[in-house]
Amino acid sequence: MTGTPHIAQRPRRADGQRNYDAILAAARKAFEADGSEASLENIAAQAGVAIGTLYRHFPSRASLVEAATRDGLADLVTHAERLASSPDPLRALSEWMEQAVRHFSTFRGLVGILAQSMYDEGTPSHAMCSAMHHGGADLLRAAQAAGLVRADLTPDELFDLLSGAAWVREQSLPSSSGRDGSPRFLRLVLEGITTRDREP
Amino acid sequence: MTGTPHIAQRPRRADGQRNYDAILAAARKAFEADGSEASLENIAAQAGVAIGTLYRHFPSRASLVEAATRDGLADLVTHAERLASSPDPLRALSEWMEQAVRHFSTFRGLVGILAQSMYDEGTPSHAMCSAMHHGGADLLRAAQAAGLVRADLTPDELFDLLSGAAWVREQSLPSSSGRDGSPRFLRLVLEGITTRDREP
DNA sequence: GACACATACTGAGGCACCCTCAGGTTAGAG
DNA sequence: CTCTAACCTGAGGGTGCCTCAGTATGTGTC
Repeated sequence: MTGTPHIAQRPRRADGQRNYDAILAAARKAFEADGSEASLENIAAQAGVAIGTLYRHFPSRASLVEAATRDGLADLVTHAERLASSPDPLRALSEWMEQAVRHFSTFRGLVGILAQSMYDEGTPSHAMCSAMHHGGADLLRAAQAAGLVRADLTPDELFDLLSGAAWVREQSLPSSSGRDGSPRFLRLVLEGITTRDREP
Repeated sequence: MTGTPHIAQRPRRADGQRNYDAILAAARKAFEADGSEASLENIAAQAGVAIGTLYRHFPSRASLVEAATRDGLADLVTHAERLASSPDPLRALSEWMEQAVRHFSTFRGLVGILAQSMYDEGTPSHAMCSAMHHGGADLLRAAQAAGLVRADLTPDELFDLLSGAAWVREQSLPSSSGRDGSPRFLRLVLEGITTRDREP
């Protein structure tokens, strides 16, 4: 019950803080451009810092990804909480899933990392993913309780569908010209999981 | 109409042939174990061949993947042709998609390569992917003509759904212990795209 | 302002992998 | 047996990962 220890705790010295922020900014840009496999040495250089400094703040690639996406995931969690009491649970679920898909596909390779973090404790992103899982599950349950979504759908399955949609979207990044089947994908999925026979 | 030129044409000399086969066998094993990013130098060593020899036969990683998966894709194409005249088009489509998902997720990273090859000509796997696209599209059209699948679903969308399912399955490879949400994913998708109101 | 030291930074270096290419080897046709 | 096109080899230059011994500096304290 001690909870997860602080991961990549904010540094204390001012120069450390500056570098931490610079690295994070460079990482976000690099991930967006080159995906989660972007060169760490390049990120360090872009941040005006030696490679050792990067490793000091972020001991692994996964921890850097975690830091770069933490805020977005947190937003997702709070958004889920806000939507939990919505009068239209199906709309709430749809809206939330859209946002989730968008965030999951911020850059190429993210979905894969998050999907693994979802169930693998000991991963930097696990805590956030777990919180998000709960948020999504609540929205699902609400929609099911209202009889709007098929009752046999489990939260894990919901996240599989969500991840699939995000992966498809990821495929068309960062090319702005490519097909992006994701919105359609999600709509198909959503229409697919709503109950068929409101009136028997 | 000249068609695509032979990619990674079979070598002519007996020793070349032997090596070609040995490399392919080693590659299949390595991809299965380590995914599409498996070390090529390792594959060469496993095949008892110098790295240069591997590159002689397979100028790029993509061409090696193509060769390693060509037969499975070809099976998929012929299977689609055989199912095209089925009296139960929905069952035919389901069966084919199941096989496709299974093949697409033979090893980690394959779906990504195939999904790109689908629309990017100049990729080693493009020819096969294109043929497969046609086969799947035919099955879809048949099911739609029978009124069994929603009429507004395009072949591209079908392949997005299929790829999503394969990706989810890929995530649980090669660990035999992991969750494999794929069968359920595909069933949800299939139930989702069938027409809702057979009887108005 | 000077001191002490925890905190932070540096970058060379060992390792793995990618891919190329100049030079050596050999299968197999004639 | 000869000859040559086909084939094979593996060193080498490049990129990236990650570590760690040595060095620098921010900051609390007096």
